[in-house]
Amino acid sequence: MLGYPAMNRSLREKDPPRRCNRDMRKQTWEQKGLSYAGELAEQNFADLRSILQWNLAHDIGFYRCSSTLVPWNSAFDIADLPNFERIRSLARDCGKLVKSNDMRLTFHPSHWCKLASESEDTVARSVESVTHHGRWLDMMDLPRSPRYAINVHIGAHYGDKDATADRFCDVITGLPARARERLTVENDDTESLWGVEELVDSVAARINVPVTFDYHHHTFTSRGLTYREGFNLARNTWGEIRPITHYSEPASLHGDTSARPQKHAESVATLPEWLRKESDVMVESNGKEQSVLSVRED
DNA sequence: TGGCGTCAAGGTTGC
DNA sequence: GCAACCTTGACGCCA
Repeated sequence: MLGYPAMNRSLREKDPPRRCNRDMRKQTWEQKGLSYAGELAEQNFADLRSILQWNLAHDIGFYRCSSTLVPWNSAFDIADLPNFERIRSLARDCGKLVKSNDMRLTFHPSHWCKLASESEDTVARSVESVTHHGRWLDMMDLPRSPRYAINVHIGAHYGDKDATADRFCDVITGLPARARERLTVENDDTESLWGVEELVDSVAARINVPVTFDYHHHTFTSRGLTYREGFNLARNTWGEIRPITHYSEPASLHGDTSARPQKHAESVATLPEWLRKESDVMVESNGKEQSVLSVRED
């Protein structure tokens, strides 16, 4: 399967626009509070259902939902929203669509989520973040499995990778099951951070968390492994579950010669056949769903 | 209504 | 030690 993240450009341009990433700023949260958060969440879940229906109609079985599905959820318990029952009903609709059509729905909490941080407060906020992502998947009645992944980065080294891996493993082990049993960890795109081999050795082998192989990120953290070798290492951490990989191409090879090498291109042109055959591929490009449709035609 | 400055959160790197 | 950067869209003020 091929998939895309967050925004569906076709539905975003409709009138009214369909999108599941309505958000609010701090000031608005402080002024309008729970009831407005509930309104946004309800609209987001309703539009998530529309996006999944659109995906189904276009034979796209894989989708990564925005983390602003429930804006400011770190500040309240979702069950306290005044329209919680309506939200839960919409969530169940979404889950039914996913399950009955063998689709795959995942999340990717933002780079603020630092589960291996040296700061207790930061860890607590990060734990809360992955936990409420797990709560949303529970509300959709989706199984607690990396098939419906909550994918994170370690995203830092704190000057001591061994100690960082220890903290990461400890925190993951102590997570509530709704997050722990869905968690996956992805290689970083910065040389000093975490490559596939390091994640396999320091995390997957110890606490059985699958490694998401990001093809483009591997360019920066390969540690001498080919793409194929990197993928093979990650694949073996997934057990019976079909692995998820991320694929994108650098903007610098698509004409944007001044772009930093990490930047994603608008589209993808040379998705390797072996990657597609052996994994479900999240296509990360600015073209979003259009990139999936066009790469599939090739 | 359109344009545009700004946005909760962490951490690394460059100057 | 401080500022820029990540990622990038979307919020929301203001003319």
